[in-house]
Order: sequence, then C-alpha cells, then structure tokens
Amino acid sequence: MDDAVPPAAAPKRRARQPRQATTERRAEILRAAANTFGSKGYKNGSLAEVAEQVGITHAGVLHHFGSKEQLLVEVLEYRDKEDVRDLEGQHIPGGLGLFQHLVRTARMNVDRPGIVQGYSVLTGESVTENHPARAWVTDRFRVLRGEISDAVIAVGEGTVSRETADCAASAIIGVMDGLQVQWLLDEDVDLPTSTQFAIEAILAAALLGDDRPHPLD
Amino acid sequence: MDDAVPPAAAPKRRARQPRQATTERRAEILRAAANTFGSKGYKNGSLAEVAEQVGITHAGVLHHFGSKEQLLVEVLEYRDKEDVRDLEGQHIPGGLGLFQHLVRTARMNVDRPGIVQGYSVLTGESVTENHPARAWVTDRFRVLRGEISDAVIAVGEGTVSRETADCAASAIIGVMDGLQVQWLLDEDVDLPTSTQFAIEAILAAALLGDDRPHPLD
DNA sequence: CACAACTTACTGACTTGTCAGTAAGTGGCT
DNA sequence: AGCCACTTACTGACAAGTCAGTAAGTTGTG
Repeated sequence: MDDAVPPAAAPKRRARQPRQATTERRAEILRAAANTFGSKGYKNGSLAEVAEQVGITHAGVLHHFGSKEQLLVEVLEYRDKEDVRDLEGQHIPGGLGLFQHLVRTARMNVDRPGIVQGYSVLTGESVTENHPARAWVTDRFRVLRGEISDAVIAVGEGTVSRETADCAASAIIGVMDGLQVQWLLDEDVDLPTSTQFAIEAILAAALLGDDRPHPLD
Repeated sequence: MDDAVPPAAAPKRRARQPRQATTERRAEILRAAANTFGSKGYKNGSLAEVAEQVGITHAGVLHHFGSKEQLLVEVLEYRDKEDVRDLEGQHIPGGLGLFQHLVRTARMNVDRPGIVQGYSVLTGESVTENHPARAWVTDRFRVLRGEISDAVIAVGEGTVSRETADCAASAIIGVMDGLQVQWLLDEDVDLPTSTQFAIEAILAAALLGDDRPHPLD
C-alpha cells in the first residue's frame, strides 16, 4: 500500500489515457470475439480462437479484458454502440417508418448471414441456466417491444389498445427472429418476403382490432 | 416398438434381444439426457450430469450409447416417437384443425417450460458450425412447413398460391418459436394470446391474398 | 457358462485463468 | 537532450479443472 508518504491525493499522478493504438487493438479483439461467439456460441468459442484471429495468445486477450465473461459483455456493448452509430443522423423512425425500417433490415440481413447467425446463436444460448448474456438479451427484447408497441399505437391513431399493441410487437419480433433461424438452416426460406408478409399481416390485424373474425377459438 | 414378448425365434446363438429392464434403463437415460441437453445445451451438457440423474457413471452411459453424439441422436428420435404416440388416435388434423392444434399447443406449453426451453436451446445451437442436431432441426422445419403450407391451401380452398402459403407457413413457425424465446426470458410476454393473435393475422392475410394493402412497399 | 450391465481407473485433449518476465513505450525532471 | 520511474502489452509456462472416450475388471442374471 501507499506507505511512506501519504501523498495527499497525489495530484501529480499520471493522467493516463489509453494509448491511441490500444483502443483500435481492443476493437480488433472485440470484432474477433463477436465473430467466434457468433459462429461457435459463447460457451463453445475459446479465447485461444479469438486470440489467434488477431495474432496474439489467449493470455493477451485476458490482459485486455480480464475474463471471458467480461469480453462477452464488452462485445455486446460494442455492438450496441455500432448499431447506434449506423443509425446516427437517420433518426430511428417511429410510426409506419419503423415497420418499413424492420423490413429493410430483413432485406439487408440476407447479405450478412454472419451477423444474423451471431444474433441467433447468442439469443438461443441465452435461455440456458445462468447465461451471462441473458440480461442483455432480455433487456434488448423489452426495449424493442416497447418501441414497436408504441409505433403500432401511433399508426392506429388511438384506436389500438396497449394490450393488442404489445401482442403485435412481440409477434413481430418473434417472427423476425424465427424466420432468421429457418433461413440460416435452409436457404429456400425467403427471408425478406416472409418477413414483410408477416409484419403486414400482424399490423393489419392489430389495426382492425376486435372487428375481425377469430376462427381459432 | 413393443418388444414385450420374449424372443420366440432364438437362433443358434443366445437371445440377442435386450433384456426387458434394459430398454427401460435406456429410456431413463434418454429422458435424463433430454433434460440436461435442454437446460444446458448439447455442447455444454456433460455425460456425467446425465449419468448422475439415473445413478450411474458417465462410462455407464457410454456403454449404452457409444458416444455423446449418438446419445443426442437417440434423444431426438425418442422425442419424435413420443410426439407421435401423443397424437396417436387423435389423427394429426389438417385444414383449420391444424391451426387450432397449434394454438392449443402454445397454451399447453405454458405449463411445460422445460420442454420449450429444450426445444429453443437446441434449435438455436443447431445453427452453429457442424452441429450434430442441425440436420434433424432442418428436416423438422421442412416437414412442418410442408404440413402448414398444405393446411393454408386447404383452408383457402384453392384461392391461395403455393408461394403465399409457404410464406405464411414459415411465418407461423417463426412466430411460434420466436415468441417462445421471448416468453422464456420474460414471463410478461403472453405466449398463448400472442401466438393466437399472430396465427390468425397471418392466416387472414394469406386468405386475402393480394387483395390487401401493402403499406410497407 | 456366457454375456449384459455396469464401475474404476486412466488418457489426452481442451478449458480458463494466474504469474513472472520482457520489451517497448510514456511522461516528468534535471 | 538524456535519464529515471513507471505503465502497457504482451509471451510462455503452468495450474487446476472439465470433458469424452477407452480398457480392464466385477457382479449378477438368464
């Protein structure tokens, strides 16, 4: 401990900020980890594999992130930040625009199966016992549901109840995720078309409210 | 299969039929394995944990199944057989009955989260590289899509194209799976209500065909 | 007896994480 | 400018554990 001179709050302490190269290095590792965790899963992806991609040893990775779990947490945060940066300027749309955005996203996803796989694998894994990504995934779902539910209500201009909007919101998220898994396993599934079809169907049903037939009761 | 009867035809060699107790033992192990793989995933679930549930060592499990992968395969087969047995007598419905059956299943699933978790975890894991359950999951999706697509066409009485029916089928499967995951992570999600809502919505849209608005184009 | 159903004991491959040591920076002081 | 104190970014070795799978021995039963 600081014996000898109690330096009275040592004001001259180094104002250390990370070196310029370090931030980029950490970002490299995060991208590698996202890649590995995405294709193999968190539990099954090893630090050694992550390290190899950036040309260091697994101990080097641990030097930067302390533990495997912390690495995962920072991967998720990094992705969130990236997503936000992608949307910067083009403000996140509400109302009808949100649904158009969702369909556009599905169309784009066809060209980046790696990202989709990473999302699907991690989401599926997160429902196992005590998974470190569980809280993150749960929260993400909650936020998304809130936004979509609000958009449904906005499009309905007050005619749609909150319960119906919530139903529609979780259904829309569900169908997007579920279709992605099917598409990853079988290219025959038409991801964008099915996604648009389902979102339009659910939206239409929500707007019609109870004035529609319930043939399944 | 019923091998209740002792083998009448004993050729030269000893009765090669498994002992009566053995079949039940294997079934016990399969149920334990389904439990472990369901809650921890296949890769992360260990043979030791499976063995412990039936009071033997992991080597005992390997005696019966040879390898972990073979155990998984037999777990999946066992489940298929069980599902079929559950539906025996009450023939698998087609047409509208199928959709009612799907909604009923969602309602029942609320009371058996273990089964739902097992299905979700394994499905999510199956999209990782070279996963041994991949073929099984892919095939299961394909068969289900076919059945649902047929039912959509039947309900539409010839007015629905095969492409539209396929879209609706994958969307219905997707929404069911996706909602299950959200429900496992957050009890606030109303699984049966959302499922029924979405299936009705998708079915209605499919029956209306192209005579409906496409606000998201 | 012969064989099925195990157990015990062990191997080898992998895991994450710790630790000491090293080379290369970085900033302050003279 | 040159040196000192210190930090950063690693490496390589190793600890401690888990895992599937194998081989050989034991027990019980038809």
